[in-house]
Amino acid sequence: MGRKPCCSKEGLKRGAWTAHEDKILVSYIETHGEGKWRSLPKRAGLNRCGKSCRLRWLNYLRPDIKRGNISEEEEDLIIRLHKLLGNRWSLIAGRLPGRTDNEIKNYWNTTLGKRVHGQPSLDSKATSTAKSKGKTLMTGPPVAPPPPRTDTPVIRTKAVRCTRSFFAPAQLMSSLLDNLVQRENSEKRTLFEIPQHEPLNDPGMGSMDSDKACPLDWDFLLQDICEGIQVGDNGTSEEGSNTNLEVCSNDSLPFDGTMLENWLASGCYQPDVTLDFQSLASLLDSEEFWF
DNA sequence: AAACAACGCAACCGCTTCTGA
DNA sequence: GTCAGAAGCGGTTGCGTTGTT
Repeated sequence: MGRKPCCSKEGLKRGAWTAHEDKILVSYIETHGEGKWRSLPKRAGLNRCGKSCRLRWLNYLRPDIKRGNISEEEEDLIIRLHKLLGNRWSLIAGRLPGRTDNEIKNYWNTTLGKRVHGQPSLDSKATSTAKSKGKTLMTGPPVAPPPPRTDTPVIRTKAVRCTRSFFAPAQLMSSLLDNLVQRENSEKRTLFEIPQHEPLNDPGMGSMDSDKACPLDWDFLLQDICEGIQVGDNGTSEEGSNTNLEVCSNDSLPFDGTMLENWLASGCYQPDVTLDFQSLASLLDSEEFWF
């Protein structure tokens, strides 16, 4: 029993991949397909561990990888998705065709994270690098500690499963998005996708394959919202008919559903028509919605 | 020109989740 | 229901490159 030793303990090669190794891996996967990463190195004749092969393929060798600068539209989308999903890099990457989770994670840690928080990030790299190299990053005068975070809550789909909870609006939205992600996984299809009309095309970098970009299944989301918040005549919310959520009374619930109604009435959402993603993002961004 | 610091990114590590027996 | 192996994921590390003094 126990974990199988990783490559470092099996005398396998580590570090940067050579062009020759890349060629072997690509050629093997083109012939035999992806998967069975554990046994792939042996079958392909590579002196690498399966994890390493998988990572190299997914992050670098895959033919559909889009390399090059990240466009402003992509940046904007990453920021929005990060706001909604947190450090769920694979989920975020799933919404950016051709981009890998590793690339987005690196981009966030080196560029976007700093910009979004308006300061050099105290991210893992900065601290760990300083730690590992025994250097200090404080080359200038001491910097004031960062202000308390006022970000919107972040979705944690790995949250502990619960059967009955009291939800504030933010938590409700988190739960709904969790639900979406779970449905994605269970139904093996994409529910949460960039609408086709979203201007993601970037001249010179190829364009998004519109055939692959199916619209977000907003019907599910809106249905969940409406099922989750059924405000009764007595002023209290009733438990959703199809959920295990219990919504707090309006006394402690500033969100009474009228915002959603207004938003729906604005024409942004029309059943059977692709939804205005920006509009929903704005709704979710608004402080009113969360607080 | 040299030394050092900062940055960017590929790769690794270890934990969690999934899947099938 | 349980277990082990495989796969996936996010955090972290290491090193080459670029910028600054």
